[in-house]
Amino acid sequence: MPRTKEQNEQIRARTKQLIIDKALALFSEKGFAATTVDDIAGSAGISKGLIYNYFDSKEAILDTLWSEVYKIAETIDAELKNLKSPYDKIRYFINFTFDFLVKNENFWKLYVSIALQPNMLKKTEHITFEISRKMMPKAFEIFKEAGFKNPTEEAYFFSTSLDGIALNYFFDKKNFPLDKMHKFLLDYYSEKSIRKRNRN
Amino acid sequence: MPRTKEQNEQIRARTKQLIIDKALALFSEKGFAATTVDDIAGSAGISKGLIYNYFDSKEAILDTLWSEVYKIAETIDAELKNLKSPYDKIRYFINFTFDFLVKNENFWKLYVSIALQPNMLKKTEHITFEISRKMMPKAFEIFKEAGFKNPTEEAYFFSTSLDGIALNYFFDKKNFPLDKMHKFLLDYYSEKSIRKRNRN
Amino acid sequence: MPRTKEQNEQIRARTKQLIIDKALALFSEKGFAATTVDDIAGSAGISKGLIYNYFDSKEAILDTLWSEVYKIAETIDAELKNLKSPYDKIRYFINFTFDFLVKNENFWKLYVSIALQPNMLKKTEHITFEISRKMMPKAFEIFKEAGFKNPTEEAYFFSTSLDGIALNYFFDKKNFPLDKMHKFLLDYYSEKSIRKRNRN
Amino acid sequence: MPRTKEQNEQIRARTKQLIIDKALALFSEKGFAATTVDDIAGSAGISKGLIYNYFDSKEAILDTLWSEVYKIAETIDAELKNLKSPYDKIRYFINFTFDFLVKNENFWKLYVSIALQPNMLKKTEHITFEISRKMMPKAFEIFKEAGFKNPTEEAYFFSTSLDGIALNYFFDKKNFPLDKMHKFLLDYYSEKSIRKRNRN
DNA sequence: AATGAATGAGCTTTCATTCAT
DNA sequence: AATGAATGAAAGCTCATTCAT
Repeated sequence: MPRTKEQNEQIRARTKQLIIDKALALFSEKGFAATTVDDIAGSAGISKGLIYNYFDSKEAILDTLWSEVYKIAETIDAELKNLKSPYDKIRYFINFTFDFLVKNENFWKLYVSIALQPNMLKKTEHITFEISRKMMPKAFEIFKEAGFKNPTEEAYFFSTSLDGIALNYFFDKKNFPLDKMHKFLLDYYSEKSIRKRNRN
Repeated sequence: MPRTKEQNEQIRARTKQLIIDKALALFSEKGFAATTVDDIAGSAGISKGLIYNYFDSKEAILDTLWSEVYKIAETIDAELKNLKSPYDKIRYFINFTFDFLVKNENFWKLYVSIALQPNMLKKTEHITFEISRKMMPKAFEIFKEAGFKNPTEEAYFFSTSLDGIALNYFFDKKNFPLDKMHKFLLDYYSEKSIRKRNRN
Repeated sequence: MPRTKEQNEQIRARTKQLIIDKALALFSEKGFAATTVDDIAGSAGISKGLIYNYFDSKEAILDTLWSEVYKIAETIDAELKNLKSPYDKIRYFINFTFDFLVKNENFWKLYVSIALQPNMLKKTEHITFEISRKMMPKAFEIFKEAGFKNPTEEAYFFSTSLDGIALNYFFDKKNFPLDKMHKFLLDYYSEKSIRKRNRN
Repeated sequence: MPRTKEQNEQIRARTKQLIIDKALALFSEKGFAATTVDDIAGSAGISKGLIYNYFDSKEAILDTLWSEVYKIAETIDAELKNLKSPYDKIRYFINFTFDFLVKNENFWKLYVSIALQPNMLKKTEHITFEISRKMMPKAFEIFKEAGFKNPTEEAYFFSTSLDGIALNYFFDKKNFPLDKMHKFLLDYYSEKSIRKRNRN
């Protein structure tokens, strides 16, 4: 008796996710071009051929991975809407970022390597620009509300600082003082500190 | 008439540099693994075989490229020694960084992609750590001299901010306000601003 | 309630025939090697696995298909025995051929492609030779009876003409004047025409 | 010292032709899909990789082979123009065909297998139709000049007979009486025979 | 009887490297 | 010093076949 439709769907969903997870880890660790389909199959404990049962090509796996970037950006966006105070929003963003770094190292690395080499992806290459074009104006608003004198530059400074922290953390995870920097930023962008700086 | 020894050496030096330049451009644009030796030869306008007259392997080109990172770090180091005031040193570093970004985009990208994928280079992989281990203590000193209360965190904040700016600039060169950020940082880390912030 | 033995046999017979029919269409259209088992399953609307419930291998389907060639040759043979006059026999053969072309395009194409690439089939490869070795002597007899001066050459001429017509018809079905050629041949090999030609 | 341009061109021309020749033999013997690039390389005594130095893909080899069909058709066409008498033209065509069969067996087989499976080639598939559309009207003219009553049918009969002979010859080269059929056709389509048949 | 997820051998293609010139 | 034809190992991908259900 053949498996039911539901059983097959479950198997397919599980196997597909397995491939995605392992591919993400490998792409971010070794780079897309240096990762072989054999690597992915080996890492997932399945045969090479099975991968092509789920994805048309190695690049199609990357595309799928990439499309999830959008979802993350949307997640942040949705959460920010629930917060009123600009200080809360800034704090939320800091906490989210530091949390994300630890939990999604692979994702972040992949994002950076693709954003730095946009010809890796053909159709979806513009997503990075779109994200920043969507997010930055909102950041300007928040920093304006928080009373900054140069909200644009301050928002960029805030955003690039977080990226720079991520970058340096992944350069040398063992030695980078991630927690200290987390506290430092929370303090630096606390309502009290911001108000004090802006008063002068 | 055969070439003189000097002529040959000149030709060799010129050709070698040509290969290095073109390889750097391609590695940073497409990534090391995705760049073929044919790409490099084609871009340099020479034959594929000639490359092996100068380098043992594709990886050897990367090694050579990579070894130049040291020189850059040393350049900065030497210059900093000539400056007395910590504020001058900070300003020099800011200016150097922004200048470097524009002139050495390829180098910076290559550095990041290798630093994020340390298994790409076997022997030289530790250079990134060494650099940061050399540089950061000096930075701590400078920020201490400049009167910061948390010199370690502030030095990291400074350093990561610059990296974050670089990252975002290369993500979207057309739209990123590089000059504004340059001015913003010069002002933010000016002696006057630093003193004011530290007074409180 | 389980199926009865008869029901099962019926189902098996029907499914097997379905596979054979679809396989024939695909083999003749795309060639044996270029047809995948997936193609056959998809075309038959059944699962890939089911095919292996009926045939040991893709090649086994081809073997089965091929074995039906014999039956066709035997059909003609049996019919010819019922006819007395050599002119009737020739006419029967012409009519049978033109009818067969239209109804069994796929079969004819498969026959030709296998006959031209004899190493495709291992065990059954000699069938083509056997058929022609069986049929041609009978044809010689018929053409001798019909009064041809060079019965061997005339029989070959007759036989190859029909094959040539088939070939050209399948090359370009839309433009080839199949009906005209049918009439032309019937007239050319009519008793009256044959007698007239042989009189001279 | 590197090879001169001429030397390289010679090497390339020779190797390319070698690949073409071996590929033609294999495609015609085993079919395009069943022939592997390894087969071709092995048969040509070169490495598999070298083939891709000359052709973009296996299909590109087929395309090249196929494009030579045109040249053959043009050769016949040019020669026919030099002949005046329709009987001479017919005789030339017969002789050319029989000669071609023996010398270009592989070409003929490939032509037939492609013409019967037009989806094998994508862009060039229509060549077969074009050739016959070009050639047949000329054949009608010739048979009209030669005094045939039904020149269209007779021209088709002539043309298909030659194709049928080719087909049967390749089905069973050892036993098919090629020379006898050659003589038979020369006699059947001699000026004397044609005139006699048309007189009645 | 029937399904389709899974396998693995083998295919097409790529590319770092070698070598004759 | 320089070329590019040639190699071969390894990559991406396909598909006949198996097998758990």
